[in-house]
Amino acid sequence: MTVPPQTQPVKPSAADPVEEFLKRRKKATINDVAALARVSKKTVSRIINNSPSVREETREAVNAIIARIGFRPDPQARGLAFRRSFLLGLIYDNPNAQYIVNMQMGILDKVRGSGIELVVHPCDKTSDSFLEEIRDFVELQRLSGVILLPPIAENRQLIQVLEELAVPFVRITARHGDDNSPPIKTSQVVSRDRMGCQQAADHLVELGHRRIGFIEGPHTYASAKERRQGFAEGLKAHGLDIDPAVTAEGAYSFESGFEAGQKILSQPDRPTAIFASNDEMAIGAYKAALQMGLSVPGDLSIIGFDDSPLASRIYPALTTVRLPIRDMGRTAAETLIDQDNHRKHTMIFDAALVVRDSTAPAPKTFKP
Amino acid sequence: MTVPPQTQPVKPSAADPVEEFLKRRKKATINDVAALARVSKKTVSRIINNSPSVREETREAVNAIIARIGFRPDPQARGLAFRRSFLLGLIYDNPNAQYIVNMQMGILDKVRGSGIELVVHPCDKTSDSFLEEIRDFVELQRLSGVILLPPIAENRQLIQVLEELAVPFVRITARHGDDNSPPIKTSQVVSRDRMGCQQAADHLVELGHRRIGFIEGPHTYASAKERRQGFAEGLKAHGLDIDPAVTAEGAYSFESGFEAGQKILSQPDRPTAIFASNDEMAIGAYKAALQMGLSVPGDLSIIGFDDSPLASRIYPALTTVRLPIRDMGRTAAETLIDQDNHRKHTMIFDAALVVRDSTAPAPKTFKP
DNA sequence: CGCGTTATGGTAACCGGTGTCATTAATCTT
DNA sequence: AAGATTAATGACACCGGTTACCATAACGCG
Repeated sequence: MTVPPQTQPVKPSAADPVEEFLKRRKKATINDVAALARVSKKTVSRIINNSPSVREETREAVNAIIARIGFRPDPQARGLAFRRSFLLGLIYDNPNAQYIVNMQMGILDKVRGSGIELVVHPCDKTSDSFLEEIRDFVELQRLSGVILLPPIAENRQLIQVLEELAVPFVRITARHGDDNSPPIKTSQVVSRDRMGCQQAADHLVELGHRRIGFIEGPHTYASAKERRQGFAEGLKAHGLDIDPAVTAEGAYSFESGFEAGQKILSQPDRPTAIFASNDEMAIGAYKAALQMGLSVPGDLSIIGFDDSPLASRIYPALTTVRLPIRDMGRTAAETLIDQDNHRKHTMIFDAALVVRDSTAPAPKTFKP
Repeated sequence: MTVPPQTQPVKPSAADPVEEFLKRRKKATINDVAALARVSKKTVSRIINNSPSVREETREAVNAIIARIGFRPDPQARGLAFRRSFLLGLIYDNPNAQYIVNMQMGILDKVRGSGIELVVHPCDKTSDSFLEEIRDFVELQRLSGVILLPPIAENRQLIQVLEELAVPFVRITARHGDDNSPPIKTSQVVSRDRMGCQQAADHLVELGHRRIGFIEGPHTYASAKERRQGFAEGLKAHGLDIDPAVTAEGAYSFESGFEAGQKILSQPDRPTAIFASNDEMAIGAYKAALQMGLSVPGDLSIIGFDDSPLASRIYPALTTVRLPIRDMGRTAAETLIDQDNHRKHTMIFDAALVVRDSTAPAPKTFKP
């Protein structure tokens, strides 16, 4: 005759309080965690925020509960208490869809799974209330970080507003500090546009081109200045210069590139190559050339900048300069999210020449 | 000897409490408003939320204070109390940058100034945790609305998840209810892709084309089915049919269009025109044609779909079908924000044929 | 063993709004 | 004019977390 063991019998249904809780299928709160773990909510809070003074044992027990009931702290409540949201703002005034989307992808690469979300906020820098709108947006949303895209990333007033608001922000820019102007003391992600343009110039000169047209971007854009300078430096290395006679300013648009191309190609002693400061304008120049009966690259070599989808789809495919936009976006998000001690960073990214089919050796000019 | 008037003299600096407050340069809270207006914060809250039972007089007085001190309710706090945020989520899995950006612009047209912000959330529908991720996102952020873009707007499981979460959402889609399948009972913004394709077929037939190639999209896309059907209907109106011999399926990509073009154009009795289900593939067909020494539109007419930037930039410019993406985005946001009684809406948008230079009368076939 | 320290956990107040319900003022009845 | 009804307002708890501060337990030490 065996006596049942005196150990506590497992009660049939009042079993596990965690199971009980799960049955209710309610979104877990910090109070639930605290109750189930038999600690105070303050302790749970400490654990969520990696506060040091919690016994390892306690931490593990609580984390186990958190995992089991799938607790995730409410960003709104947390944000309210912290006086900041868990949102990153992407502010831009830029018409290039591919650029925007690539940048977003880069940012989202980093943001994903971090509990932070991305709010997009295009703006109109020509509006009177431009600065006020952005101030309101940033202040009201209590953004935990802002990413600024060119061209407004160059806007001094805007930078000042963000500094007043004391919100962490990163600028994406082509300009790596003007040697004259005071250094901009903000975090920035910089692309070496200049380098890419030097390579473009190199490439053309090495193909034998000597008379090279240039379509530059609007002077108000930092990138336009950088690209001009890079192109000039590239030419200079070969003893050449930008020739004003075959240079035209465009607006970074297809139409303006078309017009610039017409102008340049109708010069006496027409150039055998054109470097355009972006792909849109390069494609515009294509159109001008084709309309004039010139073949690309037989009669005219063309190089663009951006490596937009157009570049690889046009026929013949456009030689261009590629910037690692997505990487830059990811890096920008990283400097905001992993803010080690709030330092101001400058991250620099190289450009790369992508040689396709729109560049060929210069046609032999007939010299009698 | 004059006696000072007994009227209350204006005290020099204890003047206006509102002025006092403004001097402190602090972000105003609802408590500040309440104190200055000498009402309870609940009353201020009523006014913010357009609650009816507030005396007009009170309302005006409080609104005056609100305007003077520039009070704007904190979205986090409000969201916490309301148990929903003031964020709209844009969820997509779509590689077309221009499409995304246009949609964003449309949504932002509406959202701007409404106190609502847009959170972008691309996703990977091939991931195992795809649905879980979206559920977490929507639930945790307590979104006040979700906009779904194709192709995931067609995903039944996803729709079910959103319905379980009881979050208002709108689907953007090309399918206007399949006559066989049960009607989808959600709000939707629908484009008449079919109509656009009919017009494309019309246009080609009227130009004298009889043998017309067709590059269709992936069968898994609702838009691909719609476009095929529209094209077929368009042909049928002229007594023609889609000819499987000169039809190929592509992946909506440039490369797939190129391959499809090669295949179709290498058929005996080559077609004099090709209709591609999107611009990317149409441009791929361009490339195939040009490589084979065919001229567009001299030897071959081509029509695309989407009116992407490529369409107008390529040479010769591509005839294509335009969808009012931005308007659709705005409308989607409207149905979420102006939710009159939570009705399920279906908004329909027309497509329009944009005739450019890639279509011309069919070359006279030599008939001996 | 008593004391001061240091770890840890608990309590209350707060972040900035909202809901519920009671209370007061205004208006309508008869 | 008193009582009933309705409109306008306020008191207070609460949304789901946080910090500030206090209480307790554990520990080292003379």
